[in-house]
Amino acid sequence: MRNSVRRIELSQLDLDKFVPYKLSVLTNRMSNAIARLYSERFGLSIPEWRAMAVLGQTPGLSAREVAERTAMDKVQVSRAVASLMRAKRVTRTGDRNDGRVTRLSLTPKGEAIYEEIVPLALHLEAVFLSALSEAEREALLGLMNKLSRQVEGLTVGGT
Amino acid sequence: MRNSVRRIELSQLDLDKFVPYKLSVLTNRMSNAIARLYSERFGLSIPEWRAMAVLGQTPGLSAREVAERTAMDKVQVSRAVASLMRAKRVTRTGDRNDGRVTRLSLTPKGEAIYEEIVPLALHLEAVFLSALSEAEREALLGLMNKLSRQVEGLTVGGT
DNA sequence: GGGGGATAGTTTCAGATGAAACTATCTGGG
DNA sequence: CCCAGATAGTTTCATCTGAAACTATCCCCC
Repeated sequence: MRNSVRRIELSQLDLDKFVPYKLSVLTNRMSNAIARLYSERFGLSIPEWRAMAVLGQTPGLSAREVAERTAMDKVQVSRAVASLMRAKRVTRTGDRNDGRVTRLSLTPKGEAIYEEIVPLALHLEAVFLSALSEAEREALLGLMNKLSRQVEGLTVGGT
Repeated sequence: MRNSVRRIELSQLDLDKFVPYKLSVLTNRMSNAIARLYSERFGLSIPEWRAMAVLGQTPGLSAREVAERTAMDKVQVSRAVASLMRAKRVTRTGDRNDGRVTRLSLTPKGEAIYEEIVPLALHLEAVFLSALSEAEREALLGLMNKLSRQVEGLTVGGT
């Protein structure tokens, strides 16, 4: 029986080939490039923009619903909304059935910004994806979905 | 009430289908899962662990070289190294040819931690990737490389 | 061989962020 | 009813982070 020493020249960790690390670097670069679109022009942070993105698509969401759809937590949403309201880009009204809930929507001013940013963001995404063929894009989506399900499965309950 | 009929011509932005956003969520979940490995057990932050990872593989790097290999900036590296030295996990010696440069290495204590974490990290990566077939893993790597090159090309000049 | 500019690394300061505590409201069982 | 616990959202505090300023050393070139 072979020697049960576990220190067989240590399984190598090369950051360049470590998938979570590579993904992280790639993602940060993309996010930063996109963040520049809305931070430079409109002074929006990432959480603010995400909140606007879902409210632009679905007005009247509660803060909790915004949090769910953006994968942010309620504290982030609360801060983003506070800042957006200060800038008069979002309005808040009380829910008539539940005093705890607030209903959020973009103001006309907020909508104008939304409609200006969306095409820019989609364009930048298209530029990124232009490195891939149509088939590759579909493959990418599929792989991301599989990985997401796998990671979610492991993350359940943990926080 | 004159509610907003969303203009059809407006290209739609659905966060659920927006690749940079999806990647971001996926990546954060993976990173957090891995971060738990080393933060809970050893109190390491992500920058600290990244620095240890490259120093474990290549002792004697300068701070700048660590920064290059980990895609961190020199400030992050400086802080991570300071903290690691406080914990006696990394040592620093001056370069004999260039007084500005410091050479960094793991201490035995640091190495012990490194050798404990690496298998855990690789295992977790394997668990993530177990959702994919071998062919899919290769496809993923290829797609990530293509996207990375594309994004780098656009980011040139930026730091 | 001395000064201007580049490079390595650290520090400072101000703003961002996360965890936990807090307020207010709602719901269900006695 | 009313109390215990759940839920929505905010605030606080301590930490983290990024940008810019700073120190120290080196290199180029006149």
